Amino acid sequence: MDTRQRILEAAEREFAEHGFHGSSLRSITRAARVNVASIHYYYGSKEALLRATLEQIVSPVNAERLRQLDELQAEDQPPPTVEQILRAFIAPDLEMIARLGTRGAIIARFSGRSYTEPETVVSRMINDLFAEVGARFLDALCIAVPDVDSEQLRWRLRCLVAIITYLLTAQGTARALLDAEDFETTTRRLIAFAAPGMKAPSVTAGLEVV
Amino acid sequence: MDTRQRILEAAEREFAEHGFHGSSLRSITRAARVNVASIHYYYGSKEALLRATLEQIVSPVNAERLRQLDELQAEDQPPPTVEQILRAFIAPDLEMIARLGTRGAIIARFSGRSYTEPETVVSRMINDLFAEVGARFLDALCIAVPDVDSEQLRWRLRCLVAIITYLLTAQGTARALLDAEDFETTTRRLIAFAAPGMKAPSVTAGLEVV
DNA sequence: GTCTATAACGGGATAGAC
DNA sequence: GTCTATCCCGTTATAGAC
Repeated sequence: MDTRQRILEAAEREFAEHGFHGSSLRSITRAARVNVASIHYYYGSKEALLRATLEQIVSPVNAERLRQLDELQAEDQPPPTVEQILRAFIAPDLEMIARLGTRGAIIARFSGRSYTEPETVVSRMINDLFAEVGARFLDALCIAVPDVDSEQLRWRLRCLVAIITYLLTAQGTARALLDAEDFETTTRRLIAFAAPGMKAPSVTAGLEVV
Repeated sequence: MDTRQRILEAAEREFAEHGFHGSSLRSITRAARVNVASIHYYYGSKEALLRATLEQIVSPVNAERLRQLDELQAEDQPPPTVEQILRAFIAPDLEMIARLGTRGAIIARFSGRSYTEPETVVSRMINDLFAEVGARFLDALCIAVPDVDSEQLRWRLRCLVAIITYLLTAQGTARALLDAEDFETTTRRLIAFAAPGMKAPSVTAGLEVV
C-alpha cells in the first residue's frame, strides 16, 4: 500500500479512538510507520488531513442515500412512506460499515466522533457535507407526514441523526449492535424505533398532552 | 465569589466549548482570572477538575430522577406508564438547565460534550455516575413494556440518551429548542417522539417487517 | 519522494518565595 | 492561600540533506 493511503487509514484509527485534539500527527505517523514530514508533504496540515479522511468516507455514503431517495421518488412510483425514507437514510451508512468489516468498525467510530467534535472547523465540514442530504430528506418527510409541521420534522430528523451518531460512536454495549448482528437487523430496529416518533402528532406549546 | 468556584465555572465554559483535550489549564485560569497553580492547589490535576465539574452538575439531576421514579413506583400507585417514566428521566435535566439560564446553556453543552468525549477516563466517569439511574429506569421500562425484551429496551433507552446528549451538545438550530421554548414543551416533544418507539413491537433477526 | 534535525511554541505540573 | 518562575515534555511545522 502506498504512503498516502497508509496515512489515511492510520488517521481514521487515531481520530476514531482519540478525537481530533487527542490525536497527534506523531501518533498517526507512528501508526502508519511513515515519517512525520510525510503528512505535510501529502496533505499540508492536520486539518486538511481530517477533511480528506472525512470526505473519503462520507461522500460515497451520501451519494448512495440520494440515489435511493431518487429511486423512491421516481415519477411512476407512489409517494414513499416514512419507513422507506428512513431506510434510504440509514441503510447506506450501516451497509458500508458492515461491508468493510474491521475497518468498518473503525470508520463507524470515526464518523460518530466527527459529528460530536467540539472543534468548530470540524462541525463546519460536517454541515457542508450533509447540507444537500439533509434538505432532500426533510422535504421527503414533509410530504410523507403532512400533519406535522416542517420545523418539528426537522427536529425529529435530527433526533434520528443523533441516534445514528451515538450508535456509531459507542464503544461498549451499544457497539454490539454493529458487530454482532447483521446490518439489516440493525436497520430494521432503527426504523422500528424512529418511524412511529416521526408520525406522532405535533406537540405545540401550552397544550396539555401528557 | 471564591477562587474554588470561579475555577469550576470557568472550567464548565471551557470544557463545554472546546472539550477536554481542547481546553488547557492555562485557558481556564485565564478565564477565571486566577493563577495557573491554583488548579493544582484546589483540585490536584486537570482530570480531577473535570470529575469535580461533572459531579457537581450530574449528581443533583440524577438524584431528582430517582426521586421522581420512586414517587411513580410508590406502593399505592398503579404501575407507571412509559410516558411517565420518560418524563421522570427527561424533565429533571431540562428543568435544571432552564432554571440556570445562561449558565444552564453552558452546562447543557458541557454535559452533552462529556458524553461524547473520546477520552476513556471521561467515559468511565460517566458510566459510574449513571450506573444506578440506568439500571433503575431500565427495570421500570421492562415492567411497563412487557412485550419487548429487556435487551431491546436497553438499546432503546440508549437511543433516548443519544437524543438528549445531541440536543444538549448542539450549537446551531437544534439549540433553539433549549433556548427559545420552555423546558416543558421540549420535554413533551421528546416524549412524543420517543414513547411510541419504546412501545413498538420487537424486531428479531430474519423476520421481514419493513 | 523520503528522511533527519530542529525551530518555535504551548502544554501540565511543581518548587519555593511571600 | 496565592503567586512567579521554571522544568520538562510533546506539539505542529519546516528546512535542507540525500
